[in-house]
Amino acid sequence: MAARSSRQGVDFIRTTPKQSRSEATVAAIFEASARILQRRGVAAFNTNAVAALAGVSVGTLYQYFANKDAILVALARRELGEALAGVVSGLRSKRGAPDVEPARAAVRAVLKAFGGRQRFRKLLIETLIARGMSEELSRPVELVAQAIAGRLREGVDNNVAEISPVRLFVLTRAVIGVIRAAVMEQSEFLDTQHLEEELVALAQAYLLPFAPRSRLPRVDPAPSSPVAP
Amino acid sequence: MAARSSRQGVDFIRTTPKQSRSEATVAAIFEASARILQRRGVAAFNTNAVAALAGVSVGTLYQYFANKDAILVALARRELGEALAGVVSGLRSKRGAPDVEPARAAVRAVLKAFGGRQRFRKLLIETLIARGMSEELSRPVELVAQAIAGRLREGVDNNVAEISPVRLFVLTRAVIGVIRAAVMEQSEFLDTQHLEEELVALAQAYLLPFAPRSRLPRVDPAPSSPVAP
Amino acid sequence: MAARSSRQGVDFIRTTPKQSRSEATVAAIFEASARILQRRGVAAFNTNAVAALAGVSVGTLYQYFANKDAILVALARRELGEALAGVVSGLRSKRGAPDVEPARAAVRAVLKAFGGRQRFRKLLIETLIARGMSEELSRPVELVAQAIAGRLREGVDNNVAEISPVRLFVLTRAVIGVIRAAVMEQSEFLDTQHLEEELVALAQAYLLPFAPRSRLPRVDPAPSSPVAP
Amino acid sequence: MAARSSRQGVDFIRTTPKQSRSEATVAAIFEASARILQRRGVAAFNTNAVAALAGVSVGTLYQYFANKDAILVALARRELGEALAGVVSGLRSKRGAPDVEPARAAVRAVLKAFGGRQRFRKLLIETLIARGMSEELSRPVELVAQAIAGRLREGVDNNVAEISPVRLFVLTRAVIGVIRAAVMEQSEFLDTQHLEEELVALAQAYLLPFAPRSRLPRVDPAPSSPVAP
DNA sequence: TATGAATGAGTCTTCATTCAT
DNA sequence: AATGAATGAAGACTCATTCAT
Repeated sequence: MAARSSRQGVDFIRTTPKQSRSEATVAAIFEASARILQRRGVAAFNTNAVAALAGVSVGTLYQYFANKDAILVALARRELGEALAGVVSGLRSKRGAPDVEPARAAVRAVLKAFGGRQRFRKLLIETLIARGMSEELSRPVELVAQAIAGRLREGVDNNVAEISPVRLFVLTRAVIGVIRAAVMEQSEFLDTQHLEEELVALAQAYLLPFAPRSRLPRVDPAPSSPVAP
Repeated sequence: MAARSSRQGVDFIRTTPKQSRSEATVAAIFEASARILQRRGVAAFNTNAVAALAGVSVGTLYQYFANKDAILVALARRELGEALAGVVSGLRSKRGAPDVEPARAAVRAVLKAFGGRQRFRKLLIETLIARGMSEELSRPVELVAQAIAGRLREGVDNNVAEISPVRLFVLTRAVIGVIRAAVMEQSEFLDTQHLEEELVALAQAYLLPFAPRSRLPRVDPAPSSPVAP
Repeated sequence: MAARSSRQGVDFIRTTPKQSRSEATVAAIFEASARILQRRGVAAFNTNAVAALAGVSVGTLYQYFANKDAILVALARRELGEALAGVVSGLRSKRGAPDVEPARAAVRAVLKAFGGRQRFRKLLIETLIARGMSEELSRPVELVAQAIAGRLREGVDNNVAEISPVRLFVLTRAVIGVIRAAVMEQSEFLDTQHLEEELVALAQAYLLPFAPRSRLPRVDPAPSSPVAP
Repeated sequence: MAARSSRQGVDFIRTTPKQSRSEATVAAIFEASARILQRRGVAAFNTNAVAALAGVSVGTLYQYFANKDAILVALARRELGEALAGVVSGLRSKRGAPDVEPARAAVRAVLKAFGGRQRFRKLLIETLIARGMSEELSRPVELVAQAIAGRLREGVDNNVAEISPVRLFVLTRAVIGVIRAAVMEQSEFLDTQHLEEELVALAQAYLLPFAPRSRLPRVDPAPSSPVAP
């Protein structure tokens, strides 16, 4: 009998990897998946190949993941989770120059999160999207948005008034959109300091309409307004 | 003999549809493809289904498209081509209030281009991305960027200085990124006037750092500076 | 996803059949292939039919053979390999009447190798040829030629001088050609002692121009020259 | 409805090409077929391709040939017919040294018949064989055999006794077999004078056991045996 | 006669998943 | 828990042939 049938829920992880052996197996599967995606593309990403490269049998693979997509989802959550954590912690950091830091820290965190293994990341995004799991991608973005909203609500950045949902949406998606585009187009700007500058500038310009930005002193005719991000 | 595929170039369109019958056939295939994507999702998008819904045989389908992907690409080009044309023509329009119009016109054009059939569009994007044809998507964006650059270079918008490549990249990808996110997340903001306002604001804020924006009179302490982007 | 074929090397055998079950499977596939070829012809030789007759699923078939052609090649190699081995060992045998034996032994070996299942053999040849794999057929012939050349070079048959490449080519292809023709034309001579006699005569006549042949005593005016082949 | 059905008799040629236009069409189809076989191989030999290259429509092609195989058969008959005619006329020529000429003339005719366009010829052979039309190939050979038999029966070559059916079979298939092998293996000997010499030698040696061959005077230690081939 | 768009049965091949060991 | 051989539905694509124009 054919098997493509039971594409049920995707989250179901069959075994809670507590034992070290299990953990190692799961790690091997993750690593193999990432490598295949990175090196040989989506087309080569199939359970047999993953199992083979991971050095386990397909059977074992299915012991840990309910189906193929579950691997992808788990992979994505791990990757995006890390990125998310970085961004949120970047946002929380109140250390450093208090006026420009938060935006810059957040931008930097996102950029850093998209550091290496770009093909893998690109394909991960692509694959999730293709499987209709794009929500897996937008959820972390939404979480970042919430984090920012929370921060603003707390009045941490006192120059910025309460931000409306639309503006929050625009702000976050704009920044992420630029970075995602850079990744997808394998843009040369990706590892540039320029990109960070511009993203910070974008965020600041959008949030603080009237304030001159410190990062543009050259153009700045009015150094007297010491406005925060 | 059966599916001894080749996956050569994807652009290859086998027959130039000249006769009206041919045109009708191609149109039917397009329509069927769009409908299947819109109604039943990517998984259901297979040549047999398309042919069946289009009311032609698979053979006929393959008379016009070299392979399955070619349909997608053609579809995408048609869709994005229209969108692109709209944006570019929006940019060209110098009528109306010359200071605010261009940005707003462009934004509006892009928003309009993503009007109806969102699931279809979403899946089209997803599918192209999944097939590694994301370049099909980024190319029109790049073209829009070029159009904007050209316009600025011509000094049409005299308040805006020459724009650097990075800034152009950030500007265009930010706007598109927000819209794409809205589509992909099926956001409630998508058909809102708010979104347009905010996107225009974003573009203006980024381009004209020091100018107060007319769209924010409530926050505006200096109604006397009527400078537009 | 479906038949996105590759037609790479044909030799690639996916699994080395170690376990007895595997061996049985492969044997079943071979047997089914031979039977289909023998009974129903090339046109009926398709993977589904083979799998069905072998009592396995197509999937299993593809676990052992990279593609359809690979079955044919493997089949041919097995068949021709046996034939080849027979011929070579026939050549090596120095026992028996030393003067006539080697040629006769070789001829007999080739004839024997083409023993039963002629339709199968014929179609195997046909099919290999049709797939452009005729080299699979000529290689064993060339190997036989080399074996003969080696034997002559060793001076085993001392009445025969060193043989030139052209003559070796002509000799081997003549004998094989006759046998192949007999197979292909389903000739009545095929299982006749006559054919063997004549082939030996042909070889001897060609190799030993001046020697009277023992097999033709009736015409022989000089029974006194006991020359070897 | 699919069409692969009516693979009836193969000989049926629908229109007798009398009119010059028809003749030109048929000629074009032949030429196109040959070219495709020669240049692009069997796999590319399909009715659509042939029609396209011939500059006619498939419909027209089917006006002249009942089905695809019919083209092949007609092609083969034309080619082999020419070859056959050459061989037979070569055999008939009684001019020149009567003792060596016939064999040499026949061999030469066959060799000449396999002159140019070897890939085409090879594929033609292959294809006919693959379609189970190998009889188309053996028939002319049989005809040659008959011609030789007739000639011998007429006592034209008076040194050769009546030839038995087996010997006739062996003789003809040996010669043809060598040449076919040379063609199939794309042998370097094919255009060599050597090959002709050896083939003649083979025939003569086989037919005239005891006669020294004129072509081997160098080896001949006994010029006293004036027996002709 | 010629055209060529349309047909669709037929084949190969893949790969997610299961389950006996 | 692990294994991996086996499964078979699904789907891409070809091409001989027809027939309305």
